[in-house]
Amino acid sequence: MQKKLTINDIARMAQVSKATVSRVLNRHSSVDPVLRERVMDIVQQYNFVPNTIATELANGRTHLIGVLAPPLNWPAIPEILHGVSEHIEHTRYEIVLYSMNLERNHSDVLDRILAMRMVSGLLAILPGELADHLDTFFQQGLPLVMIDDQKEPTHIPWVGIDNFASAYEATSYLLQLGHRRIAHIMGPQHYYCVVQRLEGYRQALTDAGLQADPELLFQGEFEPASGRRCAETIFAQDQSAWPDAIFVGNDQMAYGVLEVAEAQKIQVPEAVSIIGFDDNLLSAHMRPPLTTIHQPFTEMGYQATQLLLSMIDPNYQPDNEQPTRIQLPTHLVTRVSSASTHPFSLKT
Amino acid sequence: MQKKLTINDIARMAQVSKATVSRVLNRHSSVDPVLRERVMDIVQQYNFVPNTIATELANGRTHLIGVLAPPLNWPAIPEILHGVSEHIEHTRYEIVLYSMNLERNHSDVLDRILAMRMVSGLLAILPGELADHLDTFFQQGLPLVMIDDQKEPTHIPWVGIDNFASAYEATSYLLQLGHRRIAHIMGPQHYYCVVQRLEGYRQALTDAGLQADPELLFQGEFEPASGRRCAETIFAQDQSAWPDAIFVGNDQMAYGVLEVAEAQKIQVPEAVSIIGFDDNLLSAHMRPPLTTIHQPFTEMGYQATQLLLSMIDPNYQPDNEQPTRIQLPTHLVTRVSSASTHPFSLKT
DNA sequence: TTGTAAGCGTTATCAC
DNA sequence: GTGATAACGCTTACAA
Repeated sequence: MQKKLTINDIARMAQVSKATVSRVLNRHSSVDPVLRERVMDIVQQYNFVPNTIATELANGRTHLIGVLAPPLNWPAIPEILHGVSEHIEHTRYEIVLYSMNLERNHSDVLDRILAMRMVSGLLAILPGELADHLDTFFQQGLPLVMIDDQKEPTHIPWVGIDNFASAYEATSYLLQLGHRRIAHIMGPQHYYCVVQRLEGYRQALTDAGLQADPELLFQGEFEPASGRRCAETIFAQDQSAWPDAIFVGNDQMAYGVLEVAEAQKIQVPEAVSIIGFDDNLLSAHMRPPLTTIHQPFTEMGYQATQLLLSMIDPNYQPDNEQPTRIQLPTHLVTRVSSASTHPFSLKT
Repeated sequence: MQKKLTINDIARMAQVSKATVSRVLNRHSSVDPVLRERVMDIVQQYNFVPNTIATELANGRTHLIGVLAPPLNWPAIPEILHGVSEHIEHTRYEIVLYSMNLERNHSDVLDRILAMRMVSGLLAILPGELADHLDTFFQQGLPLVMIDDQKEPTHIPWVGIDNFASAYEATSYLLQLGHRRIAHIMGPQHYYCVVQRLEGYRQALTDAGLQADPELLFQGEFEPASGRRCAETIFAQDQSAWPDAIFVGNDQMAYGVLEVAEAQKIQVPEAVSIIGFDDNLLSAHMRPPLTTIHQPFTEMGYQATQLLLSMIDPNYQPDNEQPTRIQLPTHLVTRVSSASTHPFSLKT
């Protein structure tokens, strides 16, 4: 790569000081139009662009934002990232992608990343266990936004959904279809969203005058295998004990349930209705297509980025009274995997 | 964010010069073990990490590699990126993600990116139209690797697959199933891979003693809609004119074909066998599951990164004789959408 | 309005 | 071996 021009070279050629070149480049008002033009001519002629690293060192701040993400082959992550990049490209910021593939990627890695002071803000996608650790950085003033976290709400700015209301909607929908024995396969209970979804499920049952049957509650791990395991447990029972609908805590586990149903020739939705949560890309293509709660992942990425950049803005005033929590609306997507109990009614 | 310690602070506290601190930090051999320890103690006590920006300015090189990618919601992109990050995390490099969402993102954007000198190398995923422009940067010495490009082979280091051989395999497989009237829906012809796939298709027919029928060649655009369009054209003809198998240029178009077949109640694979190309994530979940050629996208990302970093290595010697072209093996994935013409034979 | 010069936090080249 | 000191390329008081 040929040696690059510096601001000094431009200054020499335009016969001005480098301070003037800098002022021209940074659009400072107080500079003679004549000189300005002389400088700009040279700049354009040589297609000069100042060295970012030097600028950032002088300014003490970069135009990079770090994005801490789970492996990209996880569901929903590409969608979120897509939203992030859609916003970023309208700004002068760039994304530094920290993809945490290994389990060992823990706080020490995070420490180094932030100690290097390369990013001026951090977007943490599904931070999980890291949430507590991130908190200490936030306390120290690091602009930070979490997307769809999995912990108790903190004062860290956050973008996500209303898990309680969404689960309530999912369950109500099943009730409305006429189902009464509604099972729930939940995710790991140390996730806040899991607890919220469970609450929403219970509340919907209560409001319908029913009581949540502990026999119909199953523990999964948010992965297809755990969905399979729960489904096998369920369908191993006498058919009289089967639920007539299952609200599965996420789509991945629902895939496992559908797999078991297909293998055991249990008709979905005729024998049992299934509803998931997330609306991952595959869900519309399942056999049968999965009814689920749609999460606006791309929008989450977009809005989280917007929020983060506003926090980085020099004249940003944090609202210490009320933590910033953006809850995006979800919606129910009805597909084939759920149907009314009434055999003659049309599928809604 | 509290003011950070600098190498000067450490030097003062350890009562040495900052040069010594720098030497300790960079593992220079010539430094008294006693001093080394004194410095390291302070460093650890304060969890000191040198400012990356300053280091990079002094060194004249960064530890960032740029990744130029199409929108993340495109098929295969997340898989490639996942491969990239899997390699990157074992190194001291980080990824700067340039996601080109807008059509307008053209050479000028690229110019700025590279003029800023922030990245020490560039990975271009599906560069498409940008390939020519990238070439000029490569000429100027920018370490550059293209993944799965869509242009004539150049001397730019490249990672991809053998499209000719893969198409040959796909077509041969259909022939082997007993099909004789094999149609091909191809992508835009300005892509090199499209031409290669067409050649492979033709060669396989030729080698089987058949001649490619121009009536059975269709022009698509690599997107589901174009697949639908071609399928509608095909099935609008008298049934006697139908092909008994279709080799579709990529999975996305094959999805469109399957859609039309389902809508028109044309049995796949009984009435017509379908084979795609790519093995995108959805392909295994189509109705019916799509037979296709699997491309090792994650591996492509991994190997491209490895190659790029080796090129960035200071003691890298370019081989001007022979351009670096890594061709990764593909393989045929047989699923339900293809079957033997012989009605009584088992599906292979 | 413009130029001079002092940072920004490192690394690297010198002498010592 | 170690410590001054000059880069690295830019921004920004402060002077002029």
